[in-house]
Amino acid sequence: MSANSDQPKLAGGESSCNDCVLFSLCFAQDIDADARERLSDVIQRRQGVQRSAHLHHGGQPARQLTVLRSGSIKAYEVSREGDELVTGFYLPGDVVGLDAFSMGHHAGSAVALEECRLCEIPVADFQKMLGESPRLNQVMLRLLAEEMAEARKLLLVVGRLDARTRVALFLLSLSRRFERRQLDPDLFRLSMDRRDIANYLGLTIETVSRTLSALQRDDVIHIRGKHVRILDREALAEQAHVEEASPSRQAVG
Amino acid sequence: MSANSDQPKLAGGESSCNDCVLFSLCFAQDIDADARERLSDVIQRRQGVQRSAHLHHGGQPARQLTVLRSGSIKAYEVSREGDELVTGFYLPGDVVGLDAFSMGHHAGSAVALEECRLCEIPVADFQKMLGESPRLNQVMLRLLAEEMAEARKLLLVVGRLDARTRVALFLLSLSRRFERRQLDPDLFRLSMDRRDIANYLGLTIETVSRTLSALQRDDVIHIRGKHVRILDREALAEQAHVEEASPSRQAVG
DNA sequence: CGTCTCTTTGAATGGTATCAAACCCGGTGG
DNA sequence: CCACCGGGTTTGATACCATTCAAAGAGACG
Repeated sequence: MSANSDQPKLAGGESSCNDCVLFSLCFAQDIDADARERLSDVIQRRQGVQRSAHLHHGGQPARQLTVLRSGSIKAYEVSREGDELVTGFYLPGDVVGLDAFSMGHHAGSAVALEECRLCEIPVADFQKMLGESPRLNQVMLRLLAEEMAEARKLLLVVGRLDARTRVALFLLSLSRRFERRQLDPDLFRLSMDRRDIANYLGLTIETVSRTLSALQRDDVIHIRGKHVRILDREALAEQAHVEEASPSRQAVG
Repeated sequence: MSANSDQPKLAGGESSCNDCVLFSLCFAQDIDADARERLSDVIQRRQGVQRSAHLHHGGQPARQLTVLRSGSIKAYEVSREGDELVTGFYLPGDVVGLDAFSMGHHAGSAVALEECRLCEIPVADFQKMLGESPRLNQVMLRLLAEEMAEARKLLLVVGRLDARTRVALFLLSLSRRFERRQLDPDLFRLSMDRRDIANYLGLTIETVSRTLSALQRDDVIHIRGKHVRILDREALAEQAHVEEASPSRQAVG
């Protein structure tokens, strides 16, 4: 029932990152072959991480860098007043815990939204590799810069745009991320509940629900509980004030 | 009148970063002595950068990393709709242009809010140093992580908090940053106009003005144009929902 | 099949945006 | 010195969107 946290290395059938089905999504594709070899040696795979299990808590010292293999994860911080503040959602291939690896301790918390499989790289090993591979440093800088750009984008979304635009952007963003992962961009399941969506977008549960209903009423989407179908992608993009046209493959959708 | 962009190296009386009055604020204090020596060799100082002169525009390839020596700078992006989105303000000692140095081109623009003096480090030199000094990499990762934390914090401020809280946080944040720079934390000048403040906080000019007036009416601050005096720091902190107590010297105020 | 949680829907309240006008200040020219 | 601008700022009245409070409906699970 509970996750077995002491799996043998690279359990699960693969012998190295090179064979991983997520290779094309993982940052491992961007580093040197020998660094990847070393990575394969130190990576710990964990599966059966259950829903609502925490990967780490805010303030904790960083123990490992985590790559999500399957499932989804919610990142959040806790304000002084004690309420939760959702900062992002991770999908397979995403690196979880970047907030910590340069400071030594995590800024926020990360919790599984459903059963997950992970790749974990102990910080000690990772720091060692960082000291030896400028290439790996570059990749990390890029990942951080991307995460920052993401945070900036969210900043512009939350607090400046109306509810309908925020929700439309949220759905589109998710859709694009699923697409990059070879999943159906028009039919997917929301692993987070309305409360998390509302929190993430800086809205209330009721407003999110109302907005989703409105989008459904206007035949832009079909939504039933956690299941979403995008009926009119163009209309959705219009709501989000973005053009849905050229399939440019920019960094980090 | 216009800036002389071809200053001799280290003009201005100092022979190296070690002698710089800003040393204690600059990231140069955190790198090895010899890396700092190299830095001193490649740094270009520029002074007389006039108000509303741009350091860089969004989309431009990064030419240099800039450290602000005096004056203040506004960072902003331009949305698809063409309107400006203020993402931050830089004060002396801050590094400007971090958004670019790992991607190669700037995500946003940076413009002087008043006459500025700068230290510029050509990217080519900087990249070379990055490839040679893991320590420097660490420092850069830390700076990026800090900037990300800052962006995250702003995210929580904008769009979740009411106008009064946002403005109070803005004033307190500025105050703390002035304090770190040995300036009076209770009496300072806003180099940005109301429009920039409003944009940064995700509010309208009118709301910012009204809120400042209200804070003045309640004897929390005194404000006259761009000149601010904090009368009741505790009350201001209360408005901002933060405790103003232990002078902990955490990273990046 | 009842209970609990999540979600949806409704009505009223409230905070901020919007529209509009007055004000203040620095600069210019008579 | 003072009248006259023009931009930025302040203040006022109204409208609107999201929140809040409240309750009903839908799903998951024992």
